[in-house]
Amino acid sequence: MINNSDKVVPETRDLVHKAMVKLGYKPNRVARRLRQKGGMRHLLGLIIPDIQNPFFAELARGVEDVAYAHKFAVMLCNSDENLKKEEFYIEVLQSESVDGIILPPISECDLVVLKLIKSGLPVVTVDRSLTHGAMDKVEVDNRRGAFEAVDHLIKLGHRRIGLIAGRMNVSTSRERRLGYEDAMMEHKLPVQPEYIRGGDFKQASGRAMTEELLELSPPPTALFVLNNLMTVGALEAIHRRKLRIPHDIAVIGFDDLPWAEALDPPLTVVRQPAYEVGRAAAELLLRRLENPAGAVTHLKLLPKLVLRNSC
Amino acid sequence: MINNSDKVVPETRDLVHKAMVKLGYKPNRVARRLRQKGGMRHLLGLIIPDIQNPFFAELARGVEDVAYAHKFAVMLCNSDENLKKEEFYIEVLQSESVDGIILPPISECDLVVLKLIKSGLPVVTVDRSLTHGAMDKVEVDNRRGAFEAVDHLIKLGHRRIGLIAGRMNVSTSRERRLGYEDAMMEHKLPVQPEYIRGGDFKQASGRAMTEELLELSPPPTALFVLNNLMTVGALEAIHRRKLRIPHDIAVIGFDDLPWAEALDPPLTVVRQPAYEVGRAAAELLLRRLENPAGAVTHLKLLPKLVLRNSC
DNA sequence: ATGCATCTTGAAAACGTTATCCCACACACT
DNA sequence: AGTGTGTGGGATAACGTTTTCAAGATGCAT
Repeated sequence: MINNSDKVVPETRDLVHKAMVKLGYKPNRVARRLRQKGGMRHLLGLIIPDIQNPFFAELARGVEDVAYAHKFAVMLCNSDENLKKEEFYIEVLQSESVDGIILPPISECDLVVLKLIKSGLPVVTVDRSLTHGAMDKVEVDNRRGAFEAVDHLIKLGHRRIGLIAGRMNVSTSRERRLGYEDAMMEHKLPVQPEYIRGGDFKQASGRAMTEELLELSPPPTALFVLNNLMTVGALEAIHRRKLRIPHDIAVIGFDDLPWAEALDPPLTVVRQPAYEVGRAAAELLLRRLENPAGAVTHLKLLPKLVLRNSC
Repeated sequence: MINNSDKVVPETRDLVHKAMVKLGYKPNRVARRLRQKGGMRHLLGLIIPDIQNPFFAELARGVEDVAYAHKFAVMLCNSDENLKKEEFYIEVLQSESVDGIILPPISECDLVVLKLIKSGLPVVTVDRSLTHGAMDKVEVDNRRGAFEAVDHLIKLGHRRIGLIAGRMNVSTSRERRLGYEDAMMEHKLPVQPEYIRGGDFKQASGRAMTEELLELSPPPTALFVLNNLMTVGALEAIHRRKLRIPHDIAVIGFDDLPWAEALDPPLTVVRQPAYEVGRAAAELLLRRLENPAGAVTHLKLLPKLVLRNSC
């Protein structure tokens, strides 16, 4: 009876509605979720590696804004790239009867997420994707973004381009590396493994790997860093050696940063539409709730090379 | 029976526990929360202005880590400093039967929060505080932090120190300004209103107000910016004018930033222990749940002046 | 051996909703 | 006029726990 749209004459509906407002009646969301079967329990789960990563913070805002607009609440969880934590939070979210879960899988064959999908709960993967399994997903064209960045560096005359990658069992990292190789091959340049280092997406590894690359002789004349936190680490290493950007070494980072403009020099980056990714994922999930049998949707958004002065 | 500690012989308890594990039984958190009265519903609410602000992101991690350790889930909400949104989310959280709510009030006399406290639900205010009402709170010694920053600038020889403040109905902003005045008075310097601007804590206002200050003649030789996002805006304005830090103008920001070290020059800041604030607040809330009648606790953590090279 | 007290245990109520079922009533058609 | 049909609305079951209550079992003392 409390649900507005039902087989009730409008008059009665308005009467009830008026009484609800008058008495200040607020339905209890817990009781509602307990009883209500699939669909609109007005709660959705979001599991990200770390809310302190500005990329995921922006993505989370996208999700949350859509949720707010539809009177959904969001339960936010940080997995720290830890499978045990991810599994724990998935169990919590299922136990909380969320309508669906948005998450970037920890690896391309994340068994915990695959099990979750098999359970039938609506899932939308964001940013990263799984090799197997059919689910709605929103991703960014990482390969193309990386290609444009490296292509830009090569056109500026760079030949030895250092690459600081992430874990190779993550789809984004692998695709960005492919984009790097695409660009090198396009310009008939050799892909030299010694200029490619694999990190873990964290700031400390960005710094460590940059120092390794700067030890090489000859050192790279340009650096392409595959995520935001590692870029910060790379800048630290470069400043520590008193190198000048872009005079001694050019830098492009993947992921834009709110403070990229405030750096000296302002940092050239491949900007991912993180907010849009979150927004699209939430909208996809809401659509799936309305129509559980609808076609599986894959969305691929385009990143953009933002030219500033670090090249 | 499922609750471990009860008046049951240990043998039976172990037997039941073993069966639970064997069958993979997971209690439904929704049903549990519906029935269970005050105390341990294993859910807590966190309302912050914006998760994209690194200070609040760090604070949120502190809350979440404590929650995770106690098998609590966290429902995170962004108020955008908007009273309507804050009120909506408070209603949602109450309707979700959270055990308690952690939040920084939007202003010093936030009626929405006061009403919430009156309702009896445990509340812990963080960062900012209310002038009236008795509740657990965790704050930072803003006045002292600001004093140390300005004192440092004066000792370096600065006399015209620009202050970029936030909204004056927020306790943190007011206290930091008092710290600024304390330091000026301590050194017998006049507090000149034209060097003090009030913004809204956002990046754009930091840039705009910095430009205003730089227009003055004589312009300030140093700038003290009262939060992280406005500091980023200030740096943008300074770079746009091709001024050199610290040669042309010195800068100290309130709030540390993960990338402060990577800036050129590295930024001197007043570091707030944001993670600790979140952690302490969550622990305070959990203690309150165990002992609802316990004494109200006020915690004041110390910020730290982190000297880098921007002064 | 019986009575009282304590401890266990199983059954049933409660939490606040939504889903389901069924009856009554009105309308239309035969 | 009788019967079929559709629809509104009220009563009741159900969701999965915890809490409460009562009864049964055990133990100790008289």
